[in-house]
Amino acid sequence: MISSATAEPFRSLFTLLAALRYRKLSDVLGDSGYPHAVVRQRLGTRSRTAAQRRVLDAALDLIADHGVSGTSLQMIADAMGVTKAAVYHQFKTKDEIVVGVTELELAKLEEPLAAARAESDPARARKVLLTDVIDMAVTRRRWIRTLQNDPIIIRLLGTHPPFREFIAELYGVLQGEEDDTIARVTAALFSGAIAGSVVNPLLDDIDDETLRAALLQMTTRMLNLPD
Amino acid sequence: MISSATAEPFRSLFTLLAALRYRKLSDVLGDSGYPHAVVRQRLGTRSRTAAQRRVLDAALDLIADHGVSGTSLQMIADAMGVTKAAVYHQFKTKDEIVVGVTELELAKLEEPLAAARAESDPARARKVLLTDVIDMAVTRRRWIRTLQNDPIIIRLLGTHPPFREFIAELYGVLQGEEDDTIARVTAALFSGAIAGSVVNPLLDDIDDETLRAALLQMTTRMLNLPD
DNA sequence: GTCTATAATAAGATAGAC
DNA sequence: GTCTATCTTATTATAGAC
Repeated sequence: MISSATAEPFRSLFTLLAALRYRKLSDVLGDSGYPHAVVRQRLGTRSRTAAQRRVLDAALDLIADHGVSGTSLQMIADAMGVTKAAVYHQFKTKDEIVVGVTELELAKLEEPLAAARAESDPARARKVLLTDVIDMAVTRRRWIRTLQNDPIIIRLLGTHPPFREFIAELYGVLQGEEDDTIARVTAALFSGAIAGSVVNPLLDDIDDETLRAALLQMTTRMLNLPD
Repeated sequence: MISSATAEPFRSLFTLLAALRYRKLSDVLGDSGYPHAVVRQRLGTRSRTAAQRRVLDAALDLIADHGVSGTSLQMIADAMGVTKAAVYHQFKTKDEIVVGVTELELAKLEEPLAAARAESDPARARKVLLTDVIDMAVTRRRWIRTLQNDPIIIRLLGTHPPFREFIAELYGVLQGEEDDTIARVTAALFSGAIAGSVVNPLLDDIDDETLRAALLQMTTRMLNLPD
């Protein structure tokens, strides 16, 4: 079972985005100038049966509401209309289910990441990826809070190598060369503003398109990217 | 036991700050021009025995790391070096412990709230309170994530009347008169930026004073308050 | 205020039939 | 792929002695 007893310093997707240092990847820099893991397996490529997908869908929904610790296998089975044993036939442990749903979410950024790395201009690449990160934060906003703040998932993002590597790569593209305090505070405010605002019920009645545009405009200015 | 099965639309301290509308309190406006509950009991005034305080201290520490659902009575007892039965002698249920620790944290803003309401100029009152809210977010940063995002606490903040009333009053002072979309997006970005950045490990080595000053400067501008 | 002991229930997980 | 049945452990919670 997943335990958060020995908590990691890294605590979430967006905070990892801000915490992982570009220079830590300098030994795996490609000739494009962007960091990349040499053999990293793309997230979300493993094949899932229909039954497995049903489990992950139900789990995703419940975990978004109750958190990982607050979601039991019984709750997942009930939501699916089957027994616990049927769920265990698809995934050997609860851990695997948690890894599965997290992978499902992170995988949504694999294509945007690849597209950004195809850009020749680094500033343009950051802008492209930033747009997609915001887009995901907005469209998947119900999940962002859990992905960012659930103690079990925080730990998973810091310990599960495929997740660590993916986030490091993502960050490598998003992060510029600046390394001073102002840049760090700006990055922190930026990630906090995105993650915090998309889960804010005050903005529930604002349509996705408007919110996306407002966030992009503000964060673009914060990161000094071209419009 | 606390269940988050029927989740509330309100989801956290800062999002409640942004979500509760000033006009909903118009019927309880005092002559000072600030909203207030007529008979609201101040949080944190109930007396606690030394043993109760030890329980709450241990619970606070564990819940900050593992969340409410991830923290058992056994863990609390172990941290205190006593048995579960000793813990149950101080609090009849786990719920009461969760309410207790949440109250302990919110109570830290009771005095700042009273001080702000003593100001004659509303803009000045907002500035004073904002300063204290940021100060709490910075100094209690380890707790902010749980207070903001734990599913059980989110539910508690929306359902427990003393918490609802306190937050409504707090928000009444912080919120200006503006009611347009821009103001709402700004408020959401503001609360997200504060809450998100103080828990960002990228800023772990920045001392409290510097972080406090940077946050105050930025959020003051966002809210169009006087320096 | 703390203990041992115990209850009732739910958790994660497995075996084997259909 | 799903079921019933079961196991083990952990959970919230209580009773009663010291």
